[in-house]
Amino acid sequence: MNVLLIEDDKRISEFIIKGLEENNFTVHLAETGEIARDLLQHDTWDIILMDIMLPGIDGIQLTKMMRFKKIHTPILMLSALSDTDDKVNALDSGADDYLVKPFHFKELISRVNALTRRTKFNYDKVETLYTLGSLAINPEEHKVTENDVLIDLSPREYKLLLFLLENRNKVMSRTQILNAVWGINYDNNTNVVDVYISYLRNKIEQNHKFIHTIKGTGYMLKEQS
Amino acid sequence: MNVLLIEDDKRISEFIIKGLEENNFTVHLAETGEIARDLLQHDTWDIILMDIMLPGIDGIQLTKMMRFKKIHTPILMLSALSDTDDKVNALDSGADDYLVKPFHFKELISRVNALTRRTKFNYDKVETLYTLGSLAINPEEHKVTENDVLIDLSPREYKLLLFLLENRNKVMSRTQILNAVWGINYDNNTNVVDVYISYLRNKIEQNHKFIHTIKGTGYMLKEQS
DNA sequence: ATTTCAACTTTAGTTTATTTTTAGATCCTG
DNA sequence: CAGGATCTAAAAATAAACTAAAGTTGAAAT
Repeated sequence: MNVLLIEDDKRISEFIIKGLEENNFTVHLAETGEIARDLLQHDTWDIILMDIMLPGIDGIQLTKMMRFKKIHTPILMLSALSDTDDKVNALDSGADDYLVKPFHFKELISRVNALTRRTKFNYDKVETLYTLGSLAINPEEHKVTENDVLIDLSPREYKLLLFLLENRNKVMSRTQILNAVWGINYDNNTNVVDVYISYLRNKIEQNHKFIHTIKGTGYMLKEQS
Repeated sequence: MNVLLIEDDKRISEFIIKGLEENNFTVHLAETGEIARDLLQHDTWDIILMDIMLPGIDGIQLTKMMRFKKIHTPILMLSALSDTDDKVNALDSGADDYLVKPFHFKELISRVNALTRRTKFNYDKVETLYTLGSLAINPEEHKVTENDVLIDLSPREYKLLLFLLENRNKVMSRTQILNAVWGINYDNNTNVVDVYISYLRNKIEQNHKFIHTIKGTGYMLKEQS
């Protein structure tokens, strides 16, 4: 976790840096708003701790500038000002939280954790894009492309392709496919699966063979070998 | 903006609901942790305001349960407990912020805005102009134009367009739209969404197609490709 | 208190798209 | 090359989406 600390008071910054580093954060210090502004242009941070009162560009101005530039890094404002209006002002300018000095160190750590929790989560969250060779599915956009060419699939075709892609390189029986894509209680005397495999092939296999028939067993989606 | 308020004290909940509704939030009240837990299973919210001390399941337990279930909705904890340890405890259990009662209403609004800023649109304070091709929304002026021609939308039409614009390039299900634009407890056997999509299309799609139907799934606002 | 009107919701008929079935053609494999 | 397995075009059945119009609601004006 990269922390940018913007603080002009040496005693306070040393106290915070020491404590954060003990908690496995990497801390960079900017002693003026101007230095911070330059650091923000070039680097990205997981969280910014900022004194509200700085010589030159102050915390509020810096926050407004960042939000204007669509930099959405969480900002935790530190200040000796405990007035409701100052808090409101800081939060409205775009800060995410506000902590009044003096504070207990463990409260700082907790608030930093609270603010980065969602960021951390986003770090872990894998971009849910399924690919198989030149074939790609983006579930969020409900978009299927083959060689970057958009392929229009019906709901059932889409669901079937997704299922096969999730089980790539594994033979899936017609019954398994039926259960997963059509639902458990589906009549077993049907050849819909065959029909839909055929539909899919027509739509996605313009350039490569993706769906392989395993005679007597089922189907398998497989990469080129 | 959908707010879930979990609070057993009638006087406090009435005060909060009144104030939030004046600020264009849709508020739902759960008077016990049990009721809240059930609401959380089935519906999604933009933010949760929660009293820490509740009969039965308390706020901390509820928060832990939610985070365990990978529900990442921002939680603002309200409490009469002003001890650092209580704050730390709440924040560490997964809450995003902590507000000590009694509080000034404008501080509550600011903190709610701060917490929802990153995830969702801010209905009150947005200074930006949102555009999608020739379509432009200025939320501050509540004004929509297409090719610089002013388009007159009803409140519901506007809210729907705003929601789709916030979630551009993502398929939104009818239920998601219903929850976000009409409110959580809305009857599910309705086709209002369809009807309003139709209204919107008539008004905004004079020159381009913006709203795409994803059959069997929902709708998506998408830029020209 | 009553009227008016715009916004909202429901209803239901129409259109459009998807799904399923059918059945003949084709493909393997023993 | 016989015969089950698979493929697929086309017809039939079903479902989803669209939208005009009727019904309802609630706030503002009279």
